Amino acid sequence: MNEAPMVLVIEDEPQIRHFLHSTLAGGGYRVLEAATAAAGLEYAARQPDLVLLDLGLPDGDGLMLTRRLREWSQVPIVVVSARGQEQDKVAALDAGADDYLTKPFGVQELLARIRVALRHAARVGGAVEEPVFTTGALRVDFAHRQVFVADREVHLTPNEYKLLSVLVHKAGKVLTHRQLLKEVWGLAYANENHYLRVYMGQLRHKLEADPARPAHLLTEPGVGYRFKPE
Amino acid sequence: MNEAPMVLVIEDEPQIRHFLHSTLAGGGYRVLEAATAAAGLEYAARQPDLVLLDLGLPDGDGLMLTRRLREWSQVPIVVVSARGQEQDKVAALDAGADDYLTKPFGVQELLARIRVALRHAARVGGAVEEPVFTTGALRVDFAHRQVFVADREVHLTPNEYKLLSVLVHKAGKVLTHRQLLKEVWGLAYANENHYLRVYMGQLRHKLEADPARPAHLLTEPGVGYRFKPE
DNA sequence: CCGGGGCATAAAAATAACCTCAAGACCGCA
DNA sequence: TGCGGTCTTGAGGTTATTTTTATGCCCCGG
Repeated sequence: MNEAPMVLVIEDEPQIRHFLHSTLAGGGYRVLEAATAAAGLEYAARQPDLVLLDLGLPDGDGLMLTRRLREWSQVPIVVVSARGQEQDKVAALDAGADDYLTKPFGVQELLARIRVALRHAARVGGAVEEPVFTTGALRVDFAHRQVFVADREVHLTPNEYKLLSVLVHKAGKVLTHRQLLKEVWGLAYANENHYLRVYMGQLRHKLEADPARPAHLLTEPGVGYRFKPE
Repeated sequence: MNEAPMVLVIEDEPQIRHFLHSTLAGGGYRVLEAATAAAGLEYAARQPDLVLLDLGLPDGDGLMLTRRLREWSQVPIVVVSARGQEQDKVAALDAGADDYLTKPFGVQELLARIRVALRHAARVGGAVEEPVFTTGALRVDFAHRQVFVADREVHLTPNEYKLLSVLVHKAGKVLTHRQLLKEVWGLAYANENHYLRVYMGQLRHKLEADPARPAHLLTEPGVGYRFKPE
């Protein structure tokens, strides 16, 4: 999440809705408002990071909304309600809500519970696959910043690694001297063609079976270099 | 989970403890009981599926227990407490608790909230952390905050321990100077690279057989450091 | 057949990053 | 207030990396 998390507030009473809005905005969240269950469901399609739901809605039940939402979304749902009966809580929680606050509740507690719910969501969402590039005997593990040739780890210096990264990320494509120099060394070095010769040589030496006859790190005479996968 | 989920109950009052035990057993859970924070931490190493914690413990604070647990475990923690002050709730939730119930609470609500917590944990899946990490002669016991080299305990200062923790938790990965400094010392120290050199030196001195030729605590020049398991 | 451009390779020089040691500041505790 | 442990800071020496310099190859055109 690179921006402020977005909270969808579903609450029919304008007064409370505005109160929640300002509370959340004060807590650093972006806020989306819905006054009815129908509108809430509508807005949920915009994929908010959390839903703050008042159970006492006029049209249709908040419970039903929870269930409908859970059919396709795992967004955290924090319920607030005037009704503090145990059976209400159990029903809401079992319907898919993640937390249940009884009015009146404290602002700080609400914010703390929202933090908890977002913490959970972040853990689930964060399970991204690790990017690993493999071709022939070469393996580049970007997550670990490790490079292997035939299962033997090869140590690369920062510049060597950067250069290889750029080439591998655009595998198959020809990259001009200028492009490579800009990516690895920065704009100011865009004409230092000799750097490339030196570093390509080092990479070939470390990665290629026969550095003089490279299989992957190819020269495109007069233009630049190219990484050729298997 | 092919068996009944195991709940660790940490509660000093025998009466309440027994009550919770029978309630949970009635709900189909296996139960582990601990009467003190110390015992709780001990039992937590057995990797229960959920921790039910009473904040009003005699020895040490329940809050501290929560934080200690969170250093290495992501087990859901449901707090029950006689204290219903908002600041208590916020503190517990921010320390890492997943839910907070104020006594007196209903049995059905407790069970429902436990179901919610287990639902979350199930979604995260097999991300269970081992309470102790072992590789070669090195053993790190996160539950007890103890470190051993060849079965001999080694004393680490707080910063040394934190640094080692971060490295070990991401074993194999290269961690940049910035990342490490942020984790251990905080954002404000993100450029104090020299700290890392000093502390890595101390860790090597204490943990490595040959500090000048480290086997696990490796330097990635120009980038950061990496813990390499066996 | 010579000379120049583009490329490859090796190795020296310069620079940057790192390690070690140790003194002094700081903090919690008796 | 003094003590022990820990953290912070600095200086000097070492190692790794980057940059520069030098040399040779190959191909092509004059």
